[in-house]
Amino acid sequence: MISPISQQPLAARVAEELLARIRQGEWPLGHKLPGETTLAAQLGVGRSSLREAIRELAGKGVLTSRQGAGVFVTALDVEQGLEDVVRAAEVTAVIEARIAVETEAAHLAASRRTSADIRLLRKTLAAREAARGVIEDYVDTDTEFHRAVLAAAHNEVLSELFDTFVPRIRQAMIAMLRAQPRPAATDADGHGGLIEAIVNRDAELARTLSRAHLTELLTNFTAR
Amino acid sequence: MISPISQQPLAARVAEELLARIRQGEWPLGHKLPGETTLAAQLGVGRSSLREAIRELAGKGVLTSRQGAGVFVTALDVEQGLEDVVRAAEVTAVIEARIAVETEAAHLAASRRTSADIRLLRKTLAAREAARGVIEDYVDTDTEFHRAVLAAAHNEVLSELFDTFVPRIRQAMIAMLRAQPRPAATDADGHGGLIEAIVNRDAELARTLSRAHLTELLTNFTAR
DNA sequence: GTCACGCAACCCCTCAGACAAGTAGACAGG
DNA sequence: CCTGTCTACTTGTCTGAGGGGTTGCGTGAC
Repeated sequence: MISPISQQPLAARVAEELLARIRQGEWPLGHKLPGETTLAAQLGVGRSSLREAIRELAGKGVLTSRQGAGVFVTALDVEQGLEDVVRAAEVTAVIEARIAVETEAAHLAASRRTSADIRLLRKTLAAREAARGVIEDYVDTDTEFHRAVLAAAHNEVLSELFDTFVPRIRQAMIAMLRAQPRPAATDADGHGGLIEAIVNRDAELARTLSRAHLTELLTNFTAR
Repeated sequence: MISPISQQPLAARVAEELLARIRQGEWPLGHKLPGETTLAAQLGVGRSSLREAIRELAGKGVLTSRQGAGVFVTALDVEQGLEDVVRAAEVTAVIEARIAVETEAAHLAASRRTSADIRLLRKTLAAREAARGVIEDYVDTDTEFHRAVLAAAHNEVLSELFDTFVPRIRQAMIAMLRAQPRPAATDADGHGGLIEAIVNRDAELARTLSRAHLTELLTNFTAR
């Protein structure tokens, strides 16, 4: 039975209840659920609410309904997905993951970068310098520079990881800079040095510089 | 207007139509959709069908509805997920990403490991040695050992990344070992050394050993 | 005995209407 | 300027009805 106290929509609670029962094994994979009228009565809700709950789970790929046949279990669990984990994780944990990805990318970029990659790196770094006034623009252009490093590494998996991390970190960075606007004078040098290391194909130096920069970023979050 | 030909449930077609309009930019991120009655009339469908379509997109995280306020766009697109990228990527690209994640994890594990982590590391390494006969078991127990390293790092984002990479690499590793069964006598030493480095809280050594082992793995794939 | 056909029960799909519950902006009063 | 109330609008939920598809059983022919 569904709890009558209405904190979140009934359909959403019914969806959770169904998912819990599916996980529990009440309806195995490929099995058919009871009919709408039966199940709605059993749960003590209207058919509409049950149907909406089924639709919600269908959107997640757990259930599939076939007219005339019934509703069937097509997946035992919702793929939680990396994005949900990232969203729920601490900012520091995400930054640590970003350090892992980006230092390795800098390493690879040093040996794989093309002249086009170099052009993009210099261009995005210049944009970053130009946007030093507005915090949001500064964060976004900085992100573009780092994305250019990832692009120079020519590894789509690493690039995809970076793009997954960015949204979670962006808000936190903006908030941090707003609360404590650091001069970050050495920042530009660090970035410029990273470009030079990549240009000179010095993989070890690129990795070291990248790590140094990001570790400093992490320190700003752990310090508070 | 929704096409009247009924090949697929109306609610599903409405969901597609809404998603197409969202992608097209008709309702920007964070914007409110028209009221249900208005939108249903505009699309030429009943309010129930529209609501089920909204629920389907809500299940995918694209829309969020708040009673009394309206329905809002919370994502511009359905996340295709890292899994698809990993599945389509070259094995070498995935291994490179794994190197990034795992070397950093070894680094973190050296400073964060608990005694329980150490126990799990030794236990999984022993299981790995015991399973040296059967290729599949060997690969799986090896995976468990590396997963234990990730667990010792105490970073859920990195752990999630590892679990995402494993399925793609597993098949490739089994195929490789079947084709070219290497003695891998030095392998065990490398893993044992990694455990010792983690036990001794030697972060730099742990990273170095982890990198050496995985780079050798990568070489086996790039060599052919 | 076996197979094909038809039918009936069951199921999901869609619509319409009504009322409840919540939100947010307008507005008057302090 | 702030605050509380009120109202129009929005989503949430239920009910009843009819349409159309699927499945499986029973029947009859071979």
